[in-house]
Amino acid sequence: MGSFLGALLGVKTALPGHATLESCAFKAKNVMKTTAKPTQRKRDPSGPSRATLVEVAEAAGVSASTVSRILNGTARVSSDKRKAVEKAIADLNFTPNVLAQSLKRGQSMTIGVVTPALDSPFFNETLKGIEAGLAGSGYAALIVSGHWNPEEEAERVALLMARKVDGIIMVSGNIPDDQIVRFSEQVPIVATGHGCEADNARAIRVDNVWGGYRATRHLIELGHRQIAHIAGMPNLQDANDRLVGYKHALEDARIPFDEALVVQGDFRESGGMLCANQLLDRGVPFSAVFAANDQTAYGARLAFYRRGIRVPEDISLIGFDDLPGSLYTTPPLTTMRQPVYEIGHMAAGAVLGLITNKPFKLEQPQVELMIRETTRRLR
Amino acid sequence: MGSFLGALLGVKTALPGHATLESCAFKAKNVMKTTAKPTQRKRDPSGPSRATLVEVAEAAGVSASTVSRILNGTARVSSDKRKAVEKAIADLNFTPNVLAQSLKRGQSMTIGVVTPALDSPFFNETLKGIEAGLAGSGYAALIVSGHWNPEEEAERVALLMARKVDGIIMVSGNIPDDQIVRFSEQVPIVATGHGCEADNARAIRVDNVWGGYRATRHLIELGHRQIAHIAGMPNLQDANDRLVGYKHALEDARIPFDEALVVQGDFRESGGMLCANQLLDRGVPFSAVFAANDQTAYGARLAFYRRGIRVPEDISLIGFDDLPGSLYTTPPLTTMRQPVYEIGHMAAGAVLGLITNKPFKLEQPQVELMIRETTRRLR
DNA sequence: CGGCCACTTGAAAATGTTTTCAGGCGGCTG
DNA sequence: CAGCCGCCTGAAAACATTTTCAAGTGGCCG
Repeated sequence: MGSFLGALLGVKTALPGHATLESCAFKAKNVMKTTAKPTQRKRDPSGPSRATLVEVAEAAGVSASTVSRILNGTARVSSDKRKAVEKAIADLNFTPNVLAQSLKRGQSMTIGVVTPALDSPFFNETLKGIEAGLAGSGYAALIVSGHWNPEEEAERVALLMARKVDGIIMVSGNIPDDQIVRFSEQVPIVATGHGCEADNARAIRVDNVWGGYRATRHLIELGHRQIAHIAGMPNLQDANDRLVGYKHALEDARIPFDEALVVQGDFRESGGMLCANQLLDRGVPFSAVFAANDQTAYGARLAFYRRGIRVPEDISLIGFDDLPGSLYTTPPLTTMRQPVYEIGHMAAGAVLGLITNKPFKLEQPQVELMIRETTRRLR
Repeated sequence: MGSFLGALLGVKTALPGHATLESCAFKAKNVMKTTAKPTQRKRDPSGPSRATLVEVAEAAGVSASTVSRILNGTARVSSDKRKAVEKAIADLNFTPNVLAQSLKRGQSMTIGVVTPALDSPFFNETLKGIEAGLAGSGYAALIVSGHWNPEEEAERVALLMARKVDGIIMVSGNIPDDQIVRFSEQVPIVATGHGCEADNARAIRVDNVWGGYRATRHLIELGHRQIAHIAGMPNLQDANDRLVGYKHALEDARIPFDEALVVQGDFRESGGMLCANQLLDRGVPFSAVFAANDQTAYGARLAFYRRGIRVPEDISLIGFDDLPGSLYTTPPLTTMRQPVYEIGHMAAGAVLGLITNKPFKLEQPQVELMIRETTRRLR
């Protein structure tokens, strides 16, 4: 690595105008202002760009059908014509117009993905799985956000259908299940975090009740009896299920349920922070917190930090999801792992299977307790 | 909120099979296995779905042209026909086929977005800005990932062009600038984190040199003299620029540059952790670290935590980017803020402007020092 | 009353493919 | 040698729109 680093450090250092902070600040002022020049943009055969199939056919001295056949391998073609066509394709730098193909074939080779938020690490991990699952299939993903809004989600689905997507993946979101089923009459849908099941709809969802149960149980096993819960949004089934699991674990351990130990978060850091403060201000003592998801746990963790409460020394904290970042919080977060990437991957496979009418397997993904460093035995 | 919470807590608690941990685990075994049923999927006029424009025309007793005109407001149509058509549209639940429209009009109403990674909070924030910038324009985003691989990025661009996207936004990535320029002969491109400028290409990039300078300068102003740097990937211009800024700040403060204080990270948490450990193991003392981005800082932070080194008491740490999560680390991270969301928004506006040949403004986004709690004056 | 114009409207061409249909051609069999 | 079959190929229709072109109608003016 020595020489590698050396090369790196060799980056040229001369940079006029960056000699002092002030000059830097000056240089950073809004230069670079630009407007589109009103000159006509060339959309004619400028570069080696757009050639059509019939142009290729003409150049090769064959009919369009033949070119199409060669492109798709639909039928045998004599090798001299094939050669000529291949040459013409290379010469003209031809690429088939996917739009025209889609129109004719009646399929757009596009999968619509609707997620409630583009900027949540949770959904991004799913997206990554979806992309991997779609890789090599020729399908591309049209991704839209519903902004946590059921009506907007429905509207986005309509938009996707107008664009003739061949299938839709709904990543969580709070559109009602029966509406998904209705949509699925038009286009195959697989949804994560939903319970819908129909001819043309599949659902992938983890057992959140069990997850909530297991998380709480972990805390109980460590000797905690006063366990708070920062819940998720009440209209999200996932959040409710986790709460149910929490209550059940308490019940099994003969710990009376205390309403004062549960607060209503929003699955985000800000809500987690707020809720942790509320909890603290209520004065009801507790030694552990089960946060409905990792982002909530991050927020709670900060609230504790601000008040000088140590995690896990003073309070144990467990999250849910196991976001990629949870490995790198200080200390690393104990949490219930959801195989989010795998879920995305499976969803992609399922929607592809639904479209092509091929068999596919859908297994319920398992949540798993990841014991790290934010929980410890009650001393 | 009392009653709201009450309602939340009222979630039904009866859950057969969830009574004990064991039974839960049992129940969680792979049930739910499904395969696509081989029954023919109905793609005929099953639901109230697919109706074509000519069907509408027939139903309304007019010609297709008239329907099209009404749909697009292209020409005046007598009000009785308009009424009839509108009724037919409603009756048949007609939606225009975007594919056919695209083919005819020669534009797909789609913007291609290529990002090096789908799961990085940095790019997601940009994505969110792009989506917001596109909102209401009728354009949708086709998002593909290049997986940090220049060839794959180029291939993805080709894929997008085959799909006739009307414009492309490249979010960072390490495809060479001149290749972007070449691509831009076929379709308008705006790129963030690149320097390309051409007739049909625009670039948006912050002044990373200044940012690196400012970050380092902040540490210097706090009295630090031994300042380490965890760099980014050497083939990324952004990373190099920040390193250059770092060196310059040192120079201005008459602090000799020490090669042993710079290590080569990868813009990710894992790399940051590794590098921090390397730095520590080298035995060269330092009191502050400038990490090339926030994710790197997260990793470094954890490495320090593991060794019992406190931040900021023992070591000051500054990042770059100001990811949404940086507000909620413990303690909140001091960092150079890039207006990532705004950059995405601006990119969307620019590509739209390029496409429609309308003027638009492109201002260089400013990076800004966000002083939070991971840096402090050297005692 | 004839001609001109404005306004609506429909027919048809066009977008770039795929696919069906049919025809030409060569070889083989009876 | 007639007939049949299989192979390769091109013409043309189809996909769902938009847009140009032309034509029809009615009113108005000279």
